[in-house]
Amino acid sequence: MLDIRWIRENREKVEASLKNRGASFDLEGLLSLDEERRRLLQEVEALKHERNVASDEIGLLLREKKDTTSKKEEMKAISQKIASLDEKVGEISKKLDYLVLIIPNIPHSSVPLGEDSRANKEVRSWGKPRKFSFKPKTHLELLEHLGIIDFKRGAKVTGAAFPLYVGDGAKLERSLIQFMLELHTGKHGYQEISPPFLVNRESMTGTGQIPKFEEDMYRLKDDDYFLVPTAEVPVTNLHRDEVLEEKELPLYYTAYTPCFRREAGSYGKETKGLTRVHQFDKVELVKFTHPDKSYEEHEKLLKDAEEVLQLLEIPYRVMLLSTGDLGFAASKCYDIEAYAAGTGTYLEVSSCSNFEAFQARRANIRFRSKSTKASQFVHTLNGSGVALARTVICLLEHFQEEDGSVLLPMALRPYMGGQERLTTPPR
RNA sequence: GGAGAAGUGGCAGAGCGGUUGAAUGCGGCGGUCUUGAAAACCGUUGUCCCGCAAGGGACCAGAGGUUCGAAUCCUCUCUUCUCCGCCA
Repeated sequence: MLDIRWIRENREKVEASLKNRGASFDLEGLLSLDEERRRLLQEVEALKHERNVASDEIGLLLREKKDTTSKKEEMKAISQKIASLDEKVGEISKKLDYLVLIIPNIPHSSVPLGEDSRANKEVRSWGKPRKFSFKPKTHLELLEHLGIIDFKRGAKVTGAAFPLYVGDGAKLERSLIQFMLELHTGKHGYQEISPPFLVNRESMTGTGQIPKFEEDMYRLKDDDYFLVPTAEVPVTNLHRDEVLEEKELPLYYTAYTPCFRREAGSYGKETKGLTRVHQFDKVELVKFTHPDKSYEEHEKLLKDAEEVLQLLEIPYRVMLLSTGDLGFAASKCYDIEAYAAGTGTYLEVSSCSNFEAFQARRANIRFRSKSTKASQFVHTLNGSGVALARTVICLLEHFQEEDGSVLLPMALRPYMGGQERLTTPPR
């Protein structure tokens, strides 16, 4: 969320941001509501002052055992007026609060201008797409051959696009999670968190998933809880409504959670296989930083995520998202796209974003500055480190052999109990 | 799930209709003393909103209500603790 005062004073910047993002928003309506709210606030606060003064007087009169009925009558009328004005202010504030929550963040100056993903910029790439001496299979063919994911039974147990991992598939999933967590906690200095997989409305609002994207989230019917769409939500909200010490910053957290996404509106698109599923595993990286350091930390976070793919020896490219493709809450975002050799396409396996104070303001996450002694908002960042389902696709397709077996990258073997290869299980 | 108790400033803990934004202690910050430190002593110390300012408003878990006036009374919700039940 943006600061309403800042919006008031930087109208052109907000307009430019909305235009560059291709977002529609009634800025005019917001500003006039803001003006009306302030006008009413002044009116009602003057009345409240009058009431406070009169109440003190009544207290004094009572102590002197004097009559207070006329004064009380007078104040009764004022109290009624206050109540009706308060109600008006409340209504306007509610509208205003909603509007402020659905304005997207301002893109950073280094973000390329553009309408959509076509304007994204490739920052760098790592590894070379493998040259095959045979026709590589797609992950669907490999999964079928290896028998490590049972989509049919997943659909029976729950519904379409809920993958059910079997045998080596389940083991591979577990090993990847373990491998990533070990890398980030050991080498990169993140603290591991194992958070709840259900979060409340305040948390979802804090990181920006709602109110704007509520229909994309799974919600429980009887309790106002949501299934986490990403570990970003519980981990960022760890410090909601807290004032951190400046010397604690930056804070680094990593967490594994399954991620639940309704993917409403994307039916028919990539619905087969693991590319777009309702539940997938992900190891997430989250940082809380000093505002002066967030862009530096952003680059480091990206490198931490990249290292996962490097150790897994999967070729990838890093894309800097354009204003039109940038997520709602982000100021700047890099996507890591891993190469899927079977189809010759790139799949997004990580999104590394700097939200600046956008989430911190919503979630009220501040730190006390030693020098100024005042509290100010931290900057929050996060990135996938990395998302599993699509990484599994790229891993299988990249390391496949002609006979349909899959060689495992060296880095993963210790986590697979020394296993070197995925093969068709014996019957 | 049932019964009971409680939620007050960074922490501990008073207050239970009217100079209480909130006693007191600890902590924090500044100072005196000291070669330095500790101790002792003195002072100071919440957040948010409106306003150019002067100033004003709000906040005692959260949301409503009663009242001229609510941290204090009433209702609901949430959280914590104790006991019982159930259960990985």
